[in-house]
Amino acid sequence: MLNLILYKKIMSKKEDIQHDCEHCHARYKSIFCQIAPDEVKIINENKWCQSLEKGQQLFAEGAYPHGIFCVNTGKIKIHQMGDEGREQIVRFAKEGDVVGYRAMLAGEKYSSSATAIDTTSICFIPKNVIFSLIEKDSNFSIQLIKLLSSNLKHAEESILHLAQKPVRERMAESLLFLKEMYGLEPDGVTMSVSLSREEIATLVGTATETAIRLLSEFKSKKLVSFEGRKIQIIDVPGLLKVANIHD
Amino acid sequence: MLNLILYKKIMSKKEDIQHDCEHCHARYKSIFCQIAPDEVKIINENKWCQSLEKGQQLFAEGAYPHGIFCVNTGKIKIHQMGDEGREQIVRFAKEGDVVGYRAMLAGEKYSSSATAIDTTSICFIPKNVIFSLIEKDSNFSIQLIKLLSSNLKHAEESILHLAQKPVRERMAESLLFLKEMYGLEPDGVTMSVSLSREEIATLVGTATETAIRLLSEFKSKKLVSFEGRKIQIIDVPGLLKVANIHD
DNA sequence: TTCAGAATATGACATTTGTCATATTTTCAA
DNA sequence: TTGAAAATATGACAAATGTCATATTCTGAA
Repeated sequence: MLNLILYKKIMSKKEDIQHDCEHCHARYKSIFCQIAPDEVKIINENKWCQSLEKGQQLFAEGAYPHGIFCVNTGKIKIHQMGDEGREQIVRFAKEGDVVGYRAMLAGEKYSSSATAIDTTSICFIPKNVIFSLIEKDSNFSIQLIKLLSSNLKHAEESILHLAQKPVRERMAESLLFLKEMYGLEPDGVTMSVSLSREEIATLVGTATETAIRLLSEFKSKKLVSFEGRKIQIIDVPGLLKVANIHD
Repeated sequence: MLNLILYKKIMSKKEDIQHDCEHCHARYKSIFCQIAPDEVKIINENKWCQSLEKGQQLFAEGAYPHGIFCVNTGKIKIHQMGDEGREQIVRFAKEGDVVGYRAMLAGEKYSSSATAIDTTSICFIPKNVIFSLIEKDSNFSIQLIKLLSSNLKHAEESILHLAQKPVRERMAESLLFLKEMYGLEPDGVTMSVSLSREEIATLVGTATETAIRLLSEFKSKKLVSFEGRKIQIIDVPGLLKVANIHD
């Protein structure tokens, strides 16, 4: 009896709704968009959904993956730990994106951690379900390959920019990237993501103070405006110019 | 008759030997190591082999891929062009590695160029052969997925290091990386790759002068020695220490 | 509410790294 | 061989960026 009460308490606290994959809005945007109805059913029966508060970690560098996570709603950052305990953001994920798949597919430990940067709802799909899907559905394999290819392209672009662009350019670029990635609020100017200055710094690849200074500079140049962590994108052409992006 | 002479002349000039995939030493180390004999036969009948001199380009950023290249022997650098016309090396390939697959699989233009950094022999495998292989052999898909995963892991590690490690550490790390990647000559100390100082600089992500200075510093500290482009790795533990690599 | 700790902001300064100038050496073709 | 161009090397300096110190503001728990 006590256990039942405890169980109910945990359940009500977690409030984890089990979504239905068949009509899932996130699925249509995901690598699972083209799979057969009976495969959807298998996923639906084996998946597990979970809610994350802002700041909660989904998985940590060094742990072993047992499946992949599909983002239903919310925002996730993929980050790695540097030598001096400094975090580096290497990727972001949003609705329909899949996270934690790289390590799982390669049969390795996680090489990065994933943390919610907003209230997030994700679904966990076990390893064996994914591998049997790869075996049965070559189209799904192609989806996975395209996803990895896209991630690799972006990563190599980041390498180029980190190696060659000055911090100011990278900051402008990162702001434009975040705008593209997570979009704007209904007002049409405020960015939907809310990051600390430190997080912005680890995305750009610079010191927190430098990030703060550059944001202040952009504000005084009327490229952006902000109140705390709510950043408004005021002048896109101006930011493109600072970022040294032409075509 | 004239055409035949011309044809022979071109052929003799190119000296491109058509290797036999079945017994190819490079195949065993490649993503094609596990495919069925009849699939090997199909590849063998459709592939095309080509030799490249050091400095010759295999494909260029912006072009459309029609297949993938498998390195038989030799060394290839994958590089991108930065804003100021500065090259950035993002990856290397050697015997058994596959290049030009990212763009082809994603159905995009090449986002980087590939250039031989040594006398190289490669085989070209047409797009349709690869896609039909993905369709038929899920194990091949997994090989491709693992290859992409491995590349992505390395790229994200590069992002971390470019963003957080000072140039000196990255230089030491790059030298150790090149040693691992291409190995040493029979003398057990001289690196098998031969790169210009400028190429080393674009790998490390720094100015050519800075790369030269750091190499001189490493030489005076007896970490390496060199005569022109032939670099000897003298003190691996010392380089690991400079690179700030512990475990 | 209030207070402590965190996050943001800013100045002063040190350090790293890049740039420019200029030798010196090497390479390669005439 | 010889000379021009490219690659390597090195010094002097400038610019970019990071670090440390210190306010100031914000935030959340008692």
